[in-house]
Amino acid sequence: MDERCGGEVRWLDGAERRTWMTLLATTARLDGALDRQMQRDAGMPLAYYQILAMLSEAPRHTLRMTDLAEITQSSQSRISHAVKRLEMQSWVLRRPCADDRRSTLAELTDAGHAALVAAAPAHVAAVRAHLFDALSTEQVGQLREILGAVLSELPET
Amino acid sequence: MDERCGGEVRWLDGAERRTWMTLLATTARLDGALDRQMQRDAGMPLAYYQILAMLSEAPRHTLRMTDLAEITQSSQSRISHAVKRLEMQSWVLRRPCADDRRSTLAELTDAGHAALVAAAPAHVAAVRAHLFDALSTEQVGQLREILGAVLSELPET
DNA sequence: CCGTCACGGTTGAGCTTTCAACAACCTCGA
DNA sequence: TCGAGGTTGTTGAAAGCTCAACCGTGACGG
Repeated sequence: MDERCGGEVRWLDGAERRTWMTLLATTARLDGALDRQMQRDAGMPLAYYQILAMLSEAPRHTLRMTDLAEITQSSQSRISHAVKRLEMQSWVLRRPCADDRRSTLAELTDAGHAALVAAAPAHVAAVRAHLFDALSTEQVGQLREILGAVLSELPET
Repeated sequence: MDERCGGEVRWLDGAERRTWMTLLATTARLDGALDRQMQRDAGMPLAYYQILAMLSEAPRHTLRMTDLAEITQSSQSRISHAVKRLEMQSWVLRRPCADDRRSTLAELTDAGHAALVAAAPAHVAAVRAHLFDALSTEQVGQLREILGAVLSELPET
C-alpha cells in the first residue's frame, strides 16, 4: 500500500509492462463489450445481471445483503443502491431477516427470474464468443490458475 | 452479438464456468484495489492517471482527443468529460489542431506531469504487489499470450 | 444490566460514465 | 461547386458508483 522505503521503486520490466498494458486493454474492452451487450439486450448493466444470477443460485433464491455484496465483489453501498433499483422493477424484493434484525434478505422474484432466463443465452454466447472461443483448453486452465494465484494474494473487498 | 440461431445455447462447462467466475472476481478486486489506491494517494481515479500516462509518452506530450480515446479504450464522450476535468485542475490543456479544425489536441502541462510523477511510484508498487508478485515469470508470459489472443478477437472500441 | 464497540444496512452528495443529440468540419463524387 | 455522408468533438441528462455519515441492532466485558 504505502511507499515507505525512501524512494526505491522497482519499475516494470519490458515483459511486465507489455503484459500490464494488454491486461488493461483487454479487460476494458471485454467488459465494455459485455456491459453494452447486456444493456442493449436486457436493459440493465452487467453488474445487475450478476446480482440476479447469484440470487438464482442461492437456496430459496435468497441472500443477505452482505453475502450478496461479498459474492459479487462489491460494496454494501453499491448493493443497497442496486437492489433498491431492482426492487423498483419488481425483480427482487427485500425482507427483514428473522434471525438477525440488522440484516435484510434479498429475494429474486419470479419476474426477476424470468428476466434472468431471458438475458442468459445472449450473455453466455457473448462470453463464449469474446473469451473462450479465442482460447485453447490448455489456455483456459492456465488462465484459471493465474487468476487464482492473483486472487489469493488480493486483499478481500 | 445477436442470437439468431433459434434457441440453441452452448452453456459453459465446469472448467469454463470456474474460470469465468474467477475472472470476474479477480478483475473486480484488482482494479477496485488499484482505483482506490490512486484515489486515496493522488486524488484521481485510475482512468485519469492513465490519460496522463498516455499523454506523457506521446511526442510533445500531446495527443488528439480521438487518439487518446482509442489508446485508453474509452469513448470520445468519456475522454471529453475527463479532459475537461483535468483541464480545470490545470493538468492538461486543450488547443485546436491546425491540420484538421475538427480536432482538439490535449497537452500535458508541467503540473500534470508533476502529478503523474508523484503518483507513479505508489501505483507501480501496487501493480507489482497485487499482480506480478503473485506470478512466476512463466505465468506472466502465459498471461500475456492469453490476453493477446482474447484482445485480437475483440471488436475495436 | 450497561456501556462500548463491531456489524449490517441505508442514505445523500458528489463524481464519473453512458447515451443520444448536436455542431462543426472534412471528403468525395456528381 | 455543391451536397451527402462520414469524422471529430462537445454537451446535458440520466444512471451508476464511491465515500462518509448515520441509525439500529447484536455481542461482550465489566
